[in-house]
Amino acid sequence: MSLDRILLTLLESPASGYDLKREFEAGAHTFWPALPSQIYSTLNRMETQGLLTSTRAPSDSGPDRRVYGTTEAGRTVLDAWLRGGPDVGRERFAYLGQLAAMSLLDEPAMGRPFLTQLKRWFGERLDYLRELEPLLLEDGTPESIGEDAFFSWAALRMGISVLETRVACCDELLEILDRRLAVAESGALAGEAR
Amino acid sequence: MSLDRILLTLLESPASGYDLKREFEAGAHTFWPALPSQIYSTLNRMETQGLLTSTRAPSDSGPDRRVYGTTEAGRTVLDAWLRGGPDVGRERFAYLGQLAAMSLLDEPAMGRPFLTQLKRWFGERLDYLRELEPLLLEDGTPESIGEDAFFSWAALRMGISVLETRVACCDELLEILDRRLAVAESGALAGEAR
DNA sequence: CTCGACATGTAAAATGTTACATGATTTG
DNA sequence: CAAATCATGTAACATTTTACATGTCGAG
Repeated sequence: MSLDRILLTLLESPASGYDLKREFEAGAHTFWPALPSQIYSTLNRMETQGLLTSTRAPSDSGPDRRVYGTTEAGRTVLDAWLRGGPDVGRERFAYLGQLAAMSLLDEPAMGRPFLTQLKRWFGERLDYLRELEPLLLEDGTPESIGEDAFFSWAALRMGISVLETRVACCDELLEILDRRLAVAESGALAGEAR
Repeated sequence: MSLDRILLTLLESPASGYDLKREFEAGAHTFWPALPSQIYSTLNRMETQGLLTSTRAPSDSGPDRRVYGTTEAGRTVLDAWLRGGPDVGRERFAYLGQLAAMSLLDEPAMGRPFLTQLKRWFGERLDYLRELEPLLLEDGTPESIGEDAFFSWAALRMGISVLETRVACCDELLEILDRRLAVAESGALAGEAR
């Protein structure tokens, strides 16, 4: 459902499935991953639903492109989504389920590599989003840039802030875990020495 | 796929579909929402796949319960999930798509109620998770509590930290937006006065 | 002429959502 | 005895994932 809406936002200016696929790879995938096959089939469905229209256009390079644009009905659906309040409540975080269940392994120290890998993952996303920010601001400030860039920046900023927190949280948890492991270790040694 | 794994973690001790439904409502839904109908049908499928077994048991109150437990195969799958590194890369945040597209509305000030509602939503989740933390720690500290409670606490802590950041970020964005709107307003007035 | 990027899909399977259906037991 | 809670589902639909399939064009 939300992929429909996101495609509608990206189609404010006409684009082909391939363009949209690249837009997803370039940025949208950080908040809404979608594979090319899903993008193509969703565009197809949306056209039959009357939310989009398409025309075939010759490409500068390569085969013909199918270029999509929104219809009046599409704009109505998009408008309702944007005005309908935040679309929240379906966020899924499998890694939190894993983390919470880490104790089920017979090996207690397994939490260490898990948190380390998690931190690396968040760190990589963070580096990528940080590179995007200056491109959006273009020497301007959040106060002064244009309307459209401002809200894109706001979304990017929230993404960056949250990733910073996640990275920092991994560090804090690793420190606490290390102290716990050290205590367990010395306890085991004391037990052996007895 | 991940719902299977999460159910396996919760079934470390036997439980019925209804028990699991309550566990989801009580906490798990904050990182992995699932409706009762999906829980029941997933348990059913997992049993046919040999990941679970079930027995009918009389209830203290109400009709018979179907109580599930994991099999050897189930434990193998769970073990592989926990050891396989963080399950990341499919997180979806529809509200970031909405925020980034807010400028497509003809009404620029619409970002204000959106961010306000978003902040309220995050604030409510945050309050709820904060209430959970002392229950998990039970007078202990993260350094001293038992293995199983520690990892649950770690997941809860990351959830809390991130929500705190999201709430703070909404505030920051609202402030910047207000300054922008004030500037636009005075500009419009100056334009009218001319 | 081969490789990589361009460009578009289809089919099947798995997963998730929505709506509805049923009946037992406890509490007021 | 009515309402809430306990308890378990089914059916239809929508969405997402995985795997595969096809062909064009430009650069080296």
